[in-house]
Amino acid sequence: MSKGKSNTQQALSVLKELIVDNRLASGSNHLESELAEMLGMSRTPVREATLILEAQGLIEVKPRHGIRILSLSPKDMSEIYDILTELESLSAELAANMEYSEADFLVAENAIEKMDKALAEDDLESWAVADELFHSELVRLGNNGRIANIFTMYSDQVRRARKLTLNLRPKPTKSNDDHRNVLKAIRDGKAGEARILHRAHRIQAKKVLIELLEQYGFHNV
Amino acid sequence: MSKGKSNTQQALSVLKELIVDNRLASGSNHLESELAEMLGMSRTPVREATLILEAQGLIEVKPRHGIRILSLSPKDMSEIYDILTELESLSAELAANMEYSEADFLVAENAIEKMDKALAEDDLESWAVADELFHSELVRLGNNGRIANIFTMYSDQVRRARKLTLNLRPKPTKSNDDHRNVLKAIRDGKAGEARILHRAHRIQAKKVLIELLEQYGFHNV
DNA sequence: TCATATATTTACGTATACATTATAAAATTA
DNA sequence: TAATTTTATAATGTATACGTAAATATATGA
Repeated sequence: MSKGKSNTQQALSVLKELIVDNRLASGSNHLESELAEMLGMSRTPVREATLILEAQGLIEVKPRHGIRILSLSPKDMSEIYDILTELESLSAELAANMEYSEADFLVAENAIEKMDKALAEDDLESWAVADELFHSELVRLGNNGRIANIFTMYSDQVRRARKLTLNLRPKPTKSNDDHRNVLKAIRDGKAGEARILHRAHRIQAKKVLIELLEQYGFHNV
Repeated sequence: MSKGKSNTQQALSVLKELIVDNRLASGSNHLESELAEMLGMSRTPVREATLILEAQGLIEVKPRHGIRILSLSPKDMSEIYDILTELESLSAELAANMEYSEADFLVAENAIEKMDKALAEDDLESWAVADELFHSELVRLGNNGRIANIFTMYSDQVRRARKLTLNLRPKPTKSNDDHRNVLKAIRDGKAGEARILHRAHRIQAKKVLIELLEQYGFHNV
């Protein structure tokens, strides 16, 4: 019964999944022993996983009040979106300055197509998945591993809120065009343009999200 | 003999200090038990500290080869400086849009004065400390806690390399003026200008550092 | 009744014991 | 001798035991 993955790694990925899916509700508190029993392992690997999750900003370890799943206020979302805006826009700029072949854009191209298809079928879930894939490809093309790490970290945190507002907002028809334009600018080596285009896209996305959160009274997601 | 701090926290700060001061040389490998003995505690808290340090990107835990202190190549430095450039520039912009009183700028003002003084006395060590203080104040004024976290994280990583090149480069006389101008733009609420000024400052700093590292053959700091 | 002091409980922090597995060493064979 | 298998070693991953300190409950006194 070898799993290849250590219990700590398992605890890490399972807990992250539970948090992102909101099955461990944001704002809730949990004891080490409780989580250990839930995961069928001893406290040790659970404890190690929670330390890592804390370093990544998903939870807060408060000595005798349990492990608290951090909730995100509009201010938190604003902070995260501001960071992603800057770092993704920089990635677009960097990507445009690299020497890529057509093959390197396959995944991004594919992601846009998936977004088109999902939108035509009114499948917003799939659209969101493809959208995140495009953004992550953009970051990958930027070729800055640390930006990729930061992106992953905050994407995990933001997914909850995105899911929540997915069906409340107007259909994101413009997004697909935005992405296409950014990708074209990158292909053409127009670094400044790629940066500006993506930045505008991101700023708009932030605006929509924050307004929705406040409009619907989601003060802590 | 209560210290108030847990052993894990102690291990964390001591190890970080040892790494930043290069007393645990970059590129070197260390066993959990070795570090535990060095710190006078059991493996458990050391292990927990290393997991956190790994999440923060200072070390790499390779199962049976020990804990490896990560070294920074020029590419790594470039990645980090690019990120800091974007996030600090954004912080300058955000700060300019906040409603601050004079008192809020005291520390930043003070940092600039310290830099002047240090430069006049040819005390580059003190200059570097004051410089980092100014940058961290800038980030604080930006009022985005996550940027502050990222800043702290990478400052820790970069300090080694900065120390190394401190005496190799031309006296940073222009830096102080740059900072003064950025601070003035923030005071005057000129967000765009603050951003642009600081961005230019950062890009120049990156250029100087990377060139020095390559010129002197520091391929892994 | 309320405040304070004391006892109890419980979760955490840490050490330690043990299981697991990767590396190194030794031995075997061609 | 070189390659391969076996054995031994050692470091990690995990469970568990236990002391400590915080939170809660209980008791005491005003």
